[in-house]
Amino acid sequence: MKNARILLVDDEPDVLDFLSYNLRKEGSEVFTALDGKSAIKKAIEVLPNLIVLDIMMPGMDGIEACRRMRELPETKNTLIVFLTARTEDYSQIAGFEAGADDYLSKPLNPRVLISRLNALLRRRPTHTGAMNIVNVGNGISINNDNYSITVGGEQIYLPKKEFEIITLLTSKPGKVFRREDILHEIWGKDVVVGDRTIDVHIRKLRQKLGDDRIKTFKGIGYKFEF
Amino acid sequence: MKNARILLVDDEPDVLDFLSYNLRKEGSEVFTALDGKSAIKKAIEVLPNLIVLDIMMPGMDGIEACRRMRELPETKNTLIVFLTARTEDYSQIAGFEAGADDYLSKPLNPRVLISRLNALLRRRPTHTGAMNIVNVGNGISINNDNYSITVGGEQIYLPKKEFEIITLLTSKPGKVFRREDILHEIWGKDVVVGDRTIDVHIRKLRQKLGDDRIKTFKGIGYKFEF
DNA sequence: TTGGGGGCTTAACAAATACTTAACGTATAT
DNA sequence: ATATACGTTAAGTATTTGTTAAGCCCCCAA
Repeated sequence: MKNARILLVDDEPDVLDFLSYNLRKEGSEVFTALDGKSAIKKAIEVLPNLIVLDIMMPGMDGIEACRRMRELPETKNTLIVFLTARTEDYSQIAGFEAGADDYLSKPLNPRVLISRLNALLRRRPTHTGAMNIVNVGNGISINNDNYSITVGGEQIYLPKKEFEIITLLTSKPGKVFRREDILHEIWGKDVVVGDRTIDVHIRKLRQKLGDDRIKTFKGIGYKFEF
Repeated sequence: MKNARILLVDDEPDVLDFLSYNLRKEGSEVFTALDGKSAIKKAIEVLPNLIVLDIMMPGMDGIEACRRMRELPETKNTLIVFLTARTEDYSQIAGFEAGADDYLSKPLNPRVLISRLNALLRRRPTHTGAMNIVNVGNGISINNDNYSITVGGEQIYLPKKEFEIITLLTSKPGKVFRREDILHEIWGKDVVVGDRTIDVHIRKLRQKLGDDRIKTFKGIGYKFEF
């Protein structure tokens, strides 16, 4: 839950306060909005990792807001969780069909809320295009905006090539990427770099990340793991 | 929901029938198990996309089964949804901490179930989800993203040639591959290696897989069997 | 213009490891 | 029994990767 950016949307300030308090206590960065329209504006502005959206709101309701956010490139892949006062089957159906990722009903036990949001966030590791900060687990996160990674709290700015390589490798932790695939992905189809170029970049990454993060598979390629 | 492989686990056959019926109607391929232990076996065998797991079961319960499956390479990233008779906060907490992805409570409206599972399956990003794992039966699976095999829960990384050979042999379990065919497949048409080269690789594989998995056919070649 | 710095690549050599071979042992079929 | 094919082991060879330092290129500032 640390580093998560969460946007809360509800028309009751009391609910916002209650949820904000509990989520901030867990280390999340919390933003709020009071109705659907301002939620969309806010979401585009702050690019949250997760949006908690009340269904019943004056003006634009949650369902409609969700539907619209699913159209926008900035929020197309953002996790959206609905919130409602009662568990009604049709509103659940409508919510999921509008593109929701989960559904919570009030009154909320804060521990349940937090566990549930955690489970959602845990499942969403890699870049979905619009998302800026990607947590790849174990204290390592990647910031696509400024070409930096964070390792154990320390932020390290990486040169472009190194950043591209680590982004590729962490896009699927545990997978072995073949050298030739890395060449294609990073340098393009018609490769014109020497044999040792990748190795040098890998070496520099290892110096910055620690030696045990990137593992060599001789004759094949490299993989990233925690 | 089409093409989804779903494993249902519950100790009540009635529940299994009810859920199976509804999920199959949506085009899913459904497998079932009656308790935690057989669920794990089944999961390793069929490698489902999603597992619906009852919490209260005789023998190994759902929480424990989930926890164990999160340890196994075959099921580490599989979606797991818990099912329980009542909504109790701590069992939800325990469930999520065991690595669950969602939580449903009985009695289940089938439309809600389907919407919810759909939401889970839909948001699984292709590049971050499960590994490309092939189960070849009897506790042996091959991870193509990893150049590794799993034998009885233990993950073994193989050198390239060995991995290529075992991949070839397991591509058709039971079939006898002639030596010369193996040579052509792995080394190519015009590469000429000595007579004993294959034997050495086979030996190393046998050391890692167990002696009884690869059988020799004198004068012909080798075959893989369970 | 010139000099410096950072990033990227290359080259040369060292190190690691996968692959192959050779030599000999064992099993099997005719 | 003997020839033939396969098994086993250890040692050799080839290939791949690690490491380091140096060179180049581009951009920016003096």
